[in-house]
Amino acid sequence: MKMSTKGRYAVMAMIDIATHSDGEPVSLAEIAERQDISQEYLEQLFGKLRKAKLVESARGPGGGYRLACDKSMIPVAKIIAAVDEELQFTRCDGDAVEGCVKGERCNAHDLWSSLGRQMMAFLSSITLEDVVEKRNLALAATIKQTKDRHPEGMPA
Amino acid sequence: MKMSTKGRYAVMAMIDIATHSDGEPVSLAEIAERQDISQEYLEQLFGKLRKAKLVESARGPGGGYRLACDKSMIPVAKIIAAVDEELQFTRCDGDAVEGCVKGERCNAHDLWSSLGRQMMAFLSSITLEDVVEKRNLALAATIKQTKDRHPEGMPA
DNA sequence: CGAATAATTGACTCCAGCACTCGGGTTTTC
DNA sequence: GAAAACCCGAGTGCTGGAGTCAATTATTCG
Repeated sequence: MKMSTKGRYAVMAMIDIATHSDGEPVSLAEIAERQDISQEYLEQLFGKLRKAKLVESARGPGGGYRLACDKSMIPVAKIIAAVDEELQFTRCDGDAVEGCVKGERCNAHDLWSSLGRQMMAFLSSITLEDVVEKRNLALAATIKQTKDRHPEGMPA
Repeated sequence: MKMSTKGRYAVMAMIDIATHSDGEPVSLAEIAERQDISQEYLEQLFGKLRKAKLVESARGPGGGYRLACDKSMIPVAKIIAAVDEELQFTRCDGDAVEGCVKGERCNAHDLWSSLGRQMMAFLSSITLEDVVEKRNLALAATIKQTKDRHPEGMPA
C-alpha cells in the first residue's frame, strides 16, 4: 500500500509555489532546486497540473507557474488526482465490479469501497492553504466534514 | 496510490475462512477455488499469516487453516500488515525524517503523516467480523474510534 | 533583431518489485 | 503406504513507475 512519487512531488511542488509566490510566477528551476526534484520530471508533472487547470503558465524570462486559483480553493485530492491516474486502491473499489472475483462483487468489496471514500473525504477536505499554514490537519478535516453535513450552521 | 494484491488477497482469504469455517480447518484448495486465487500464491501468503499468528495450520488430510482467534479480535490492519511489508504511504510518513528533502522534514510531511494515521485508525478499528457481518463500515469505525477516546462509557 | 530564458512535448531507457510459478520437501490421516 | 495437505525456497516475466533526453516554441530584454 503506497502512493507514487508523482502525487507526492506534485503536492510538494504546489506547496512550494504557494509558499514562495509573491504574485510573480515561480520557475521550475527554482522548485527543482528547493524540493530536490529533477527539473525534467517536474516538467512532466506540471504538464498535467496545467491541463487540470490547477496552475497557469507564463513563458519566457521571468516566467514560470503560478496557482490558477487561491490556495484555499485547491484540495489536496485534486492535485494528486491530476498527476496520478488512479486514486483508487483496488480495481474493485468504486462502483465497477470488474476486478472482483468471477464477475461478482468480492467479499471485501465494501471494505475497499469504504476505505477509498474515507481517504477521498480526508484529502478532499484539506486544502493547499491548510497545509501551507501548517494547521492541525486531522482537526481541520473533521471540522470541514462536519460542516458538510450541517451546511446551515455549525452544531454546538 | 494503490494497494498490492497481496493485502487484498490476504483479506479475501481471511474473510473466506471466517465465513466458511464450522470449526474444521479450511483447505487452501477450497479458498483458491472460491476466491479464484492460485493455490501456490496462497501458500506464500498463509506462510506470513501464520507467522503473524493470525491463523493456525493443521497438516495432513482434512487439514487446512483456521483463525487463530475470534474474528472479532482481528483488525483488518493486522492482516494487511502481515503480508504487506509496508503499510506506510510515503517514506516520509511516520516519524523518520529519511526520505524527506535534503535530510529535513519536507513541506508536506505533516500531510502524509496525518493521512497515514487516518488510514491506520480506520483499518485498525474494523475487524474481520465487521466485514463478514457486512456492517456499515464507516459507521462502525466512527463508533469504535469514539469509544477509544471515551473508554469510561459512550457519550450521549 | 537576437540572445537568453523558460515552458512544451514526446519519445525513450532503466529497473525494482509485484505477481505469480515450480519443484521439491514434510507431516498427518486413513 | 498412499493420498491430502501444508511448507519452503528459488526462479521468472513483465508492467508501470521514475527519471532522462532532445528538439521546439514562446516571451522578454537589451
